[in-house]
Amino acid sequence: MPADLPKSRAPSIRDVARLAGVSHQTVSRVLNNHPSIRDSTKARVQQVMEELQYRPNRAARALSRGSSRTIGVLSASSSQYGPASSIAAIQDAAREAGYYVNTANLTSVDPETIEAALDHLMLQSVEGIVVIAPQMRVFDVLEQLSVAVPYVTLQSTGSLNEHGLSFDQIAGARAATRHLIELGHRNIYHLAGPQDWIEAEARMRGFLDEMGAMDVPTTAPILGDWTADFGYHVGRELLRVRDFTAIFSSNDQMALGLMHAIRDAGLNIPGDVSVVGFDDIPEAAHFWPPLTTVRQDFPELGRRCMALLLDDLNPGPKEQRRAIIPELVVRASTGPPAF
Amino acid sequence: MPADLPKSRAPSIRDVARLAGVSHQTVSRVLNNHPSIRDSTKARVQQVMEELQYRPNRAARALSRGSSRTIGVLSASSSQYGPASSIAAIQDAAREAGYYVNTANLTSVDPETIEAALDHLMLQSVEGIVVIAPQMRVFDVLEQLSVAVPYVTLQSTGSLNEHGLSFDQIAGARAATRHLIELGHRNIYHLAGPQDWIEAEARMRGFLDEMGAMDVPTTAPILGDWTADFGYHVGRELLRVRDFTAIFSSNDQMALGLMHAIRDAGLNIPGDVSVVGFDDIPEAAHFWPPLTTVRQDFPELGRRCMALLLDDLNPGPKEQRRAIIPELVVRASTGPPAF
DNA sequence: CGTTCGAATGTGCACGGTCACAAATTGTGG
DNA sequence: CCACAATTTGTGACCGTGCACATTCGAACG
Repeated sequence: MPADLPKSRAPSIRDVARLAGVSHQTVSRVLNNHPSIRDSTKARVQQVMEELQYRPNRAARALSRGSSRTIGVLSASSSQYGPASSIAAIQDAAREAGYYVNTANLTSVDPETIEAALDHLMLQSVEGIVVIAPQMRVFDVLEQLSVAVPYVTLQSTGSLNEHGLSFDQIAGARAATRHLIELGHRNIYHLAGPQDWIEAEARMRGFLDEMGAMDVPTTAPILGDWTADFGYHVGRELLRVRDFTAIFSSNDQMALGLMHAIRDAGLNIPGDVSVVGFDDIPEAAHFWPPLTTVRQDFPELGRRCMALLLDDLNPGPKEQRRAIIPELVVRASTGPPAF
Repeated sequence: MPADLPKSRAPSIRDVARLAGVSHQTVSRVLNNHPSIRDSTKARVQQVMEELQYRPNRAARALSRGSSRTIGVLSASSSQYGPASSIAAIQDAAREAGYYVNTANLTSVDPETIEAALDHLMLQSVEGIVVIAPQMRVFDVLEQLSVAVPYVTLQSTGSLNEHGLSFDQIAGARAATRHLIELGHRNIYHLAGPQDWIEAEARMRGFLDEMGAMDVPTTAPILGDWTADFGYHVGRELLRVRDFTAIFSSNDQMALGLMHAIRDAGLNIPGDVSVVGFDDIPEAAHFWPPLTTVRQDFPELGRRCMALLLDDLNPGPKEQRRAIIPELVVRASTGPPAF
């Protein structure tokens, strides 16, 4: 006998009801764990569901109760280690909370692209949005469009504002800078990230603050684009003058490029130039030399971000938010300056 | 006067219809670009939609036409550069085709986890699945559960099978191996990826095939876990004997770890040991020394994968699929062996 | 001017759940 | 044994959209 010939349609709540000899509403109650259901009835219904391989239809559910249980992720440069790790963590956390995740990538940051991506998300009736493209411009657009759903972002300047999650970027940057100063460096460059990235700005601020606090004269930060290639080219340029003994790079990739350029110029690290990165990507420990850097716990960041959004979605007692303290990981790429 | 006080409900197709003085069906036709609509009517409806800021309800749509226009992505290690790049490309391609993307991460590869992730996707009534966790076991589970939707995977062994997209991993691995042999190496190790990864298996096969074809005696490949840390530890072990002059690593991260270990042992690259990687991640050009490796075009891979799935979803003339030819990028980490 | 036919539009229902409310069943105390 | 409340179950409407079919409109043609 044919075990179960493929029905034309997937079984619905009413099919289950019929076979279990109850009303469709009773089945619905079983689905939603309604308290007042006799155990025997519940068991019977569940058995039929099992037999029929019944799966509730998400669209129908979303339609009738008016909520999609979907959140959107708006992300840029999602192929980089940091964002990618956070996104993965967000997805896991969302799934655990019974939410679905939909992602839209930003290929560029002009308002039209941002708006298109946002539209794409809104069309799915997402209930909340996580922004992992922490560019100022994205927020401007979000404000302007007066997005109807709550949104949060990963990175922040260190202050706990309304939408932001606090990983204290400024403190991390200050720790890295202080490390260099305490080693005795006085001529330190900072290779920052792209101008309108919130994180880049925060790290730059941390650098400048610490330099100021320790009374070390600063030079203007150089604006980069996060890539190792850029770090390499900047390094080559800087080394033509060579009026510094240390560089603090805003991420590990650019630091790698810098080190490449420094070696190419026949100089030693850290003997001639010390380099500090930011992020502590898994490869950083194996660079040559192993890179001193500031560790960010990206997965944890993602989880917290998700928790924050869920707080917004399910009103209730707000969880106490605390800033994550970044940790400086000292390896072999930094040392005292050759005087 | 209040511009638009927040209605209790979002405007529906009937609200638009009423204001435009047409039936709801006409509005629906405008939405779906039905051919027989008078231009004037269409314009009027569109204007009302604009005024009302009308957004079609996705859930209702999915319910009524029985299709969700959503595809699922099942991925492992999605924070790594390769998978992450491909996912991003998939999302872009999907969005362009009017599809939504939902991602589920695999934190481990036991059948329960895989099944749970798959369940999560099926619950969303995805219409197709892209698998970026090309582990054999995942496919076993997919087969067993007799998944009701089409699915494709990124990597493959080089043969164009039903579900697979062909990036010719074997040819890539053979090219890398040949390069080493042609330089004069005869004692070559292969550091492979985890056992049940299809790509790892394909690259290993390419290595073994080429070694066989060129009549070079081979040693058993070492199974790694893709991480730089692992490469480092394997390197330390291998160097205690040092019965080789070259290593072909199955990805760039492990190659980085290997190089770290080799330098730690006081040896030169490529003077004492040559190293080849696989993937050509953006950082590979800045490793020390810059890494010879096999380039994979991950975004292109993602796009093709999506195209393949769309072919399945929208029956029509199948596009001709051609294998992508991998390219060997020779840098400074390989050279002739010191005899 | 009536007939015919295609284009443009309208009508009603189905999709698969949930919600509000009604009804049936069970238990309990006087 | 009945009145009454609490528990359990059933009924029908509704969410917003698309589909099948009916209807109207307008132009062309004999």
